[in-house]
Formats: sequence, C-alpha cells, structure tokens
Amino acid sequence: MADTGTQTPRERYRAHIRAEIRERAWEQIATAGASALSLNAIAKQMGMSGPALYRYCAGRDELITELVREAYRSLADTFHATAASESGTDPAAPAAALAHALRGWALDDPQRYFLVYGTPVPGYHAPDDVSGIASEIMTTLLDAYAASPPDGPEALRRALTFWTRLHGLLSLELAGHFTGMDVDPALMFAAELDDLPPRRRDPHRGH
Amino acid sequence: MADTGTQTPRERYRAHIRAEIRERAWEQIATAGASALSLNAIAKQMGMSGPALYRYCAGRDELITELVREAYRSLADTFHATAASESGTDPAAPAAALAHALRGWALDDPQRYFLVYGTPVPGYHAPDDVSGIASEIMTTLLDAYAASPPDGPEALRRALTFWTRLHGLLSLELAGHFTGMDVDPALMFAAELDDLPPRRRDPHRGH
DNA sequence: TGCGTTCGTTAGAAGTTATAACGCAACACG
DNA sequence: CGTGTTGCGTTATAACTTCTAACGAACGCA
Repeated sequence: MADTGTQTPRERYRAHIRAEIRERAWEQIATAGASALSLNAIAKQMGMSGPALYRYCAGRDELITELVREAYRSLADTFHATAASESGTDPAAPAAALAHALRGWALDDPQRYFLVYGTPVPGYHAPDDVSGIASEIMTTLLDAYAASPPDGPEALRRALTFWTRLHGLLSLELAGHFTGMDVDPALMFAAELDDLPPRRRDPHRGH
Repeated sequence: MADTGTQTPRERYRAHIRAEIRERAWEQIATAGASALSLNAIAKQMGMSGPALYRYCAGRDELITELVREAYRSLADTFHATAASESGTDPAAPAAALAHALRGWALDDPQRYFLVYGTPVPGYHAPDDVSGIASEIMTTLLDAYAASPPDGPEALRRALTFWTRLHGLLSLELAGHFTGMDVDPALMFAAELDDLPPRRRDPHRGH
C-alpha cells in the first residue's frame, strides 16, 4: 500500500521479522491457546534470545492486540470478498453466502475465531481501529439484509439475529460442546440458516 | 452429605481453607479473568505466604478445574430448581423459565459463564464428573421440551436450538459486543425466546 | 504426657515479562 | 571510500509466576 518500493533495507527487515513473529504467534495460539502465548518461546524458535523481540514489539499485550486486529481484518476481508462475489447473483442469497463464509473462516482456525468472539478480558478495551473493523464487518452484514427490504430497523434486527444465532452455534461447535452428543453441527448450521430470514415479513413491530 | 458431623477438627479446618481459596479465586476471576488467576496472590490475600496453598490444592490447573466444576454445578442446580418450581404451572412455559434462569445466572457472574461456555484451551479435557454435570444440564433442558410432545429427536432439536440461540445472544452480550450498537440485549433475548419453539406441528397449543 | 501427622515457613529451581547497558554490525552520508 | 550514527542482538538484572524440598513448630489423638 504505502509505497512498498521506497522502503529502506532496515524497514524491509523489520517488516519481515515482525511478520515472522506474528506467524509463530499464530502457531502457538492454534496449538495452546492465546493465554499460553510466550514471547520467549517465539524468540527461541526464531533463533534469537529473549529480549531481542522487544525491538519489534512493545510487549505481550501489544502483540496479542495486533493478532486480534489481524483476525478482525481477516474476517472483514472475507466478508467483503463474499459480499462482492455474491452481488451479481441471487439477491436473496447474500446472507447465506456470508453465513457459509463465516463458518468456513471459523473452522479454518478456531482459536482465531475465539480471539475475536471468545472470552473477553474484563479490563481490556480494544483500540479504536479494531472496533472500526468490527463495525465494518457489521456493516457488510447489514448491507446484505438492507438489500431486499430497504428498511433500517428491520434489517438491523435480521442482521443481529443472523449474528447471534450463528455465533451461538459456531462457538459451541468450536468449543467441542457437541462432541458425544449425536448431533451434526453442519446440519444444525444448515437448519438455522434455513430458519434465518424471519418469515413473518409483515410489519411485526409490536413487542 | 457424607456425615458432616463426624469431621475431625483438621478436616473441618481444611474444608474452611479450601472454601476461602475458591472464594478469593472467584473474586480474582471476576475482576481480571481466569487467565490472571494467581495462587500467590490468593495466598498473600489470605495472610499466608506462597507455597502454603499447595497443602490445599494440587496446583493452578486443579484449582481452575474445581472452579469449572463449581460453575457447572451451580448452573445445574439453578436449572433443577427452576424446572422443579415450574413443573406445576403452565406446561408450555418450562423452557421459558429455564431461559430466564440461564440469563439471570449468566448476568450474575459473566466470568463464571465464560468458565463454562467460553474459549476452550486446545489441549484441555474436562474430567468425567464435569461432563457428567454438563449432560445433567442438557437433560434438564431436554425434559422441559420432551414434556409436551413425547418425541425424542424433535425434543433434542428444540433443546439444541434453545441452547445455541440463547448462548449466542448471551455470549455476545456478556462480551460487550453490543455496546455502542443501539440494541437492547434484554429485548433481543425476549424476541429470540418468543421465536424459540419452532411452531411446526405443535398439537397442543400454538403461540 | 508423648508421638505422629499436618501445617506454614523459608530456600530454591525453572519459568515468564520486561528493562538496562554494552558491543558490534550495518547503514548513510560527506 | 572512510567515518559516524543508528539500530540490532547480546547478557545481566529485577520482579514476577508456579511448584518442590526440607525444616520447625503446632496440633490432635491415644
């Protein structure tokens, strides 16, 4: 993006190292969870010893925040791509396409999903740009529902229902709460997706 | 249960200390999350220094497992109590009662909820008795749905839908993903609860 | 009263995050 | 092409953490 060509060798090197740090961090998170992420272990894996890593990242929390940002960005991009590729086809389907994209993204790396939608740390507040990406994701979903009936509040309600229902299903599936319970998550997902657009399209405001 | 009267003074003392340990642990978890739980800090809070705690609990993981068990047990008891108190009243309502009980239990201590349904640690497997309590919870929910139509698979489907939808809503609410999004979680919850029993072929009573 | 169990202590090993100070290599500039 | 500044990686250190080992003292039971 920002003139990659006019990078000094040092900037180039820094970017490379930082990328490798994030890469190793993702590996660790995938195998042992975010709470087990160790800067020291990453440094040793990269052949350098301990404090050298602090040249490239301010600390453990900053690195995790960067990974959270990367995860949000990844989901936002996935949503954008599916929304774009689905814009020409069946105008009633974009929500379904987003649903499948979400499930694929979640199954692709469960811990990445949990980094976005998992247990929050009580004190922690995400930086502004991260919540910006979060609202970007929500907007993409909202657009998918605003397409058919150009109705604000109703589209929001549908988008929220999409989000909460699919998240409930995915979250429990990824956490392994369905194991040994004779239930096919993929089938459940399909069933919920089928139920998703509330059939009562008539003005059902009264609550 | 097992003759509390015939406790030796030492057993009595041990039980008291262990209870205080769990109490302090819950305080820490509520304010800083489970990943920040520190045995050392608990010991200092209790006026004794560090390794003394290892007389009462095998280690950090064992303590967390005990808290997870306590959380599961608490939810199971809440469900049992709700189902029992609701057994005499409206036979179509027990699921709704369970739903409100679940939401109350979740809001009462969000981190306790996440200890049960939050981000899992990839390697960790809960001990048998904990998964026993989990299935006990599911059975209570299942009974609430098996009451009206004595139909196995359909009751399971409804119970699972109850679980996944309400968990999705609660999980996102407790994690704060609705903040700044002009949405009332309580209203959303009521709306989802209203949509819950799929009204396809309900012989007794439509909604 | 005596004896054994159990408790809480301190000491220590092996980790972790994170900072400070130092030497050296690499880059940039005259 | 040399020189100087910048930045990288090192080791040392502090302050944590979990957890084990060994010791003395208190407690309970006979």
